[in-house]
Amino acid sequence: MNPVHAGHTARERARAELLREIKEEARRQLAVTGADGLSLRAVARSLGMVSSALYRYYESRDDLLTALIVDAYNALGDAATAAVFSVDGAARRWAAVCQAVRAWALANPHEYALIYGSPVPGYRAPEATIGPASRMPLAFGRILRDAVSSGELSADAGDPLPSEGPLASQAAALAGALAEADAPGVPADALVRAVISWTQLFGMISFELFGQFVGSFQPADDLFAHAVTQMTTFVGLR
Amino acid sequence: MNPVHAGHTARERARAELLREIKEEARRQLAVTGADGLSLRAVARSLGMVSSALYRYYESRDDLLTALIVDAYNALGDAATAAVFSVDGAARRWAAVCQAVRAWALANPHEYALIYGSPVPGYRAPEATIGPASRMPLAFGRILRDAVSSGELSADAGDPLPSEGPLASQAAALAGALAEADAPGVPADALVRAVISWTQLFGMISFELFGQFVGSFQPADDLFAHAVTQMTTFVGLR
DNA sequence: TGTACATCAGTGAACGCGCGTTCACTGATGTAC
DNA sequence: TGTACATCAGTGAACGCGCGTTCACTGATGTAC
Repeated sequence: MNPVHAGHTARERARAELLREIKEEARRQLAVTGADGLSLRAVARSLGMVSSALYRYYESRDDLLTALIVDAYNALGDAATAAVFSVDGAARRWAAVCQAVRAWALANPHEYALIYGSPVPGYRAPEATIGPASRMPLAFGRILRDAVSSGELSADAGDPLPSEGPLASQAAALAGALAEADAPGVPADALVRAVISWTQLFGMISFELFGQFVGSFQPADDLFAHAVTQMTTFVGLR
Repeated sequence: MNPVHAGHTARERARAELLREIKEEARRQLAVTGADGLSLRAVARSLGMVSSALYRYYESRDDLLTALIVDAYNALGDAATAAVFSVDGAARRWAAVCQAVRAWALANPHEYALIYGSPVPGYRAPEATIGPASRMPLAFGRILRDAVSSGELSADAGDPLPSEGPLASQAAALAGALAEADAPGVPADALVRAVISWTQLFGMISFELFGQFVGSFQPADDLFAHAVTQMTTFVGLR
């Protein structure tokens, strides 16, 4: 119908549509079966196709899984990136990204489990997942970088970082990776505090989603909000 | 042979032995297949038995899984509890328990994934797991409680906790549960900081084990040690 | 515009596999007299 | 101490299931002349 559409022929349009529908149905099944219960046959059945037909779209089950993983990383990356620019001020941006990450995880618990839960046995993530996987951490990195230039990062928070040793070099390497273009470097100790706070975020979300808070802090909205405040202070953001 | 042994008859001894061997073999298989790839048939095969024979020992696959989960919680609980008494001083005890938890997780990654990874789809943990699951958190709770009586907990660390609202009541309920016997209560804000730090611990261990640090902070020994120091300060322990 | 050929989507049958669980059974171990 | 019976461990066959993947095929869609 529309010649401006990405696929020009009916075939190309149908193909793009089905690639989407297959992933959609597969995502729906993730919720029921978990990542390694995902079955091509079941997906095909739900779409009213025969299982062998799926091989026109994905080379194998692992291929489909990879597509789902990439989509999940990208969706989370989108949410995190959007949150960075949703408010002003380093501390508020940091909090906004934390809230966005949690909101995405609560809305998509099975995709969250797919990328941050226990690894699927026998599945080896291909190179193609690395880029999408790094988008969410980069959103945090961007906040830090900007906070350095704007003076919104205090240098004296927390216990001092040893100035030598493996941790110092690991942190330096990461800081270098962050300093794409001519952005100023983030001090190693702030970077390490940020990483600690970043792991805190995911520990909390995992505990909430995987049921470790049942009977104590569930629902965890307030605990989460409080933790985010504490962690923003801990990182040294203003 | 030995009449003092728990099982008196040859049958009882053989039975106890096999219960152990089945779990042992099942644990070995967890490492390869993951929790929901665990197969009774494969376990039986490795033990040179026929699959139906396992039903003399475990009522079902889920039963065996439950036994493994209970064992894992208990092993972690043992490690954490032992660490509490391995050193003196609240701060050093806290750090010791953190290190013990991580050491156990690194030594038993698949059992860690079993209890702190994504939930096994279709498996509902029975009541029997609750007790063992709470032993590790209780080890941390004990340190807090003792730190209150000995004055090793500062009251003024971190951002203040809202004195009313859901978080305050959740924390109060948890404090009440901790105050078994006539132990003094732990202040709500310290308790919440402890919970935040506890989630940090598991976020970090999960990232390390599940491969999120690959290419940056792996090996994570130094990052971990530093984080523990920071978190001990954050909780307010001396 | 119409026809001949190439491309591709989807079918249906088949291969070979592994799984959890049930059941009637054999034979060894334990118990009571 | 010896015998009769009960208990239990382990066997082997079977049920019914679902899976990923391959392959030769039909028929529809697209392309070149």
